[in-house]
Amino acid sequence: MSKQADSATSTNRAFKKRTGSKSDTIYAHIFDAILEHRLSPGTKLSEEALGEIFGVSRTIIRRELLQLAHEGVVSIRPNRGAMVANPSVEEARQILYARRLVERTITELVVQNATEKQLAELRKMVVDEQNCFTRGEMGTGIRLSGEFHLKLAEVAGNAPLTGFQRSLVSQTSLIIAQYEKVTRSHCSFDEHNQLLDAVAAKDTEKAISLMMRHMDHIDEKLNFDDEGATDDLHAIFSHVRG
Amino acid sequence: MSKQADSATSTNRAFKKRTGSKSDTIYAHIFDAILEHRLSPGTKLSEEALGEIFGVSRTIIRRELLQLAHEGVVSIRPNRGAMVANPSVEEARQILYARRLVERTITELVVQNATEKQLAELRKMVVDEQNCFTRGEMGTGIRLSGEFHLKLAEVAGNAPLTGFQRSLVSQTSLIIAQYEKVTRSHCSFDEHNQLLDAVAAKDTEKAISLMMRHMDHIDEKLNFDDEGATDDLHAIFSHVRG
DNA sequence: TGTATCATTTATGTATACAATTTTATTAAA
DNA sequence: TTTAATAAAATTGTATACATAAATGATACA
Repeated sequence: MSKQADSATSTNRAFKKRTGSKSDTIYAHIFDAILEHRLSPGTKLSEEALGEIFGVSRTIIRRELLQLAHEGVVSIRPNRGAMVANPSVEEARQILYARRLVERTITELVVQNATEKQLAELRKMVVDEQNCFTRGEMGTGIRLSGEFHLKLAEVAGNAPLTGFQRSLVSQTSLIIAQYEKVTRSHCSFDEHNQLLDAVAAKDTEKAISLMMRHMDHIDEKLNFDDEGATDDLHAIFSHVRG
Repeated sequence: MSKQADSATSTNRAFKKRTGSKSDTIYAHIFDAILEHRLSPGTKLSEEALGEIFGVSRTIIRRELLQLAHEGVVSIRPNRGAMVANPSVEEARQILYARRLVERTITELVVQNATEKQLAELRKMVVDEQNCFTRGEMGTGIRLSGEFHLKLAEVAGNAPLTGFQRSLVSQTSLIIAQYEKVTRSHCSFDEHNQLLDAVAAKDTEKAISLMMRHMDHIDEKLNFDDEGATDDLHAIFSHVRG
């Protein structure tokens, strides 16, 4: 409703001055860093350190961290500060389940509502994404992949749903950072293009089917057997006291 | 994820000390006041006034207002403070649409997952709700009606979805406050009981059908023809420079 | 050497002071 | 009386100071 989280970094940015003041950039900077996997799940986010980095007081940092916590990408524990969220296996499952529901609905709405202009924008986003991956800029590519899904939500035209999707996409990125199997590269842009073909053809069934397969592929990239990158000591030593 | 919004007021409360400090109660107090329609859409929420009322500094009030804004029940405009949100007709439509989607999914999951104990709790909630309405405590009744739907989401067992549902239910309450037709009483508890019957019988189709009818009835109570209680001057005088 | 207790340091939680902006009131002119 | 310009008041935005709790390090003791 109020705060958006468009990218604030590198590739293809527009550099247009936003109405929002500095705090917007702070939010976006941290947000992007998490989505590009430059900040790992579990990393401590010190208020004072961030304040120095961005040249503002803790007051501002505190507010931004709260926003990020709302979004689900940051976790705040009372008296112990904030850190990049590290969703548990169960949380990850629920997030991915919810995302399937939302993506299904969004796909349906996109087929109904997408204009030519919007389709063109979506095509362009896929190109940008592909360029990143071929250039080896994995982090930015991952973020752009997420922004593609967010753009779909916008095209669907339901603001509450878009907000929810933003949260789900962000958290999916965190889940990938934490549970991704080694030696697997993201080639989602190909699937993104196929999806847009189905959308352009107004083929709802096919579009949904492709989107669900896309979700399957995300699942397949994950390994929920071990408790993720950020070592969960409780899980690791769960056998100790029987 | 972190902050819940269980009732903090009157009927059937438990008075159990929560772990959270005073700020939890502040959030809940404002939240409940809005959901019980004691605070009307558009009402200014002054930081200083609220600070005095709750005996805390603006720092705390600010944080709570931000939380409420994220929930969608409060609207914050830069340099101009916070007010109870007054969703436009279009926003209302989108919220109700999103809610249908979520309620459908939740209903499906509830039929699958609900335990006997949970069903009993749900039954009890409907009794409480009914008692309120027969006693003439409309505000509390409206809130409990919302909490019933929230409880369903909890039973469904998907945390992200529950969070989204909380936001949608709250905003629905606001929409009703703003667009409800005159002289129509809420008798949702009856439909709630029928829904629970279908859930108990594990009849997914019927449960969903009942839930969708329930949503229809909410729609029918609303009048989107005029722009709601809080006067929208732009809409009223749209013909002037037209 | 290992453990427990206490002191120190560090970080977060809240209140307050001041700056910037908006709103309201006042005054002057048409 | 209405409008415009200006001054005053009130409200929000941000930084900082202090209070409180957690994490760390030091010391005493077994």
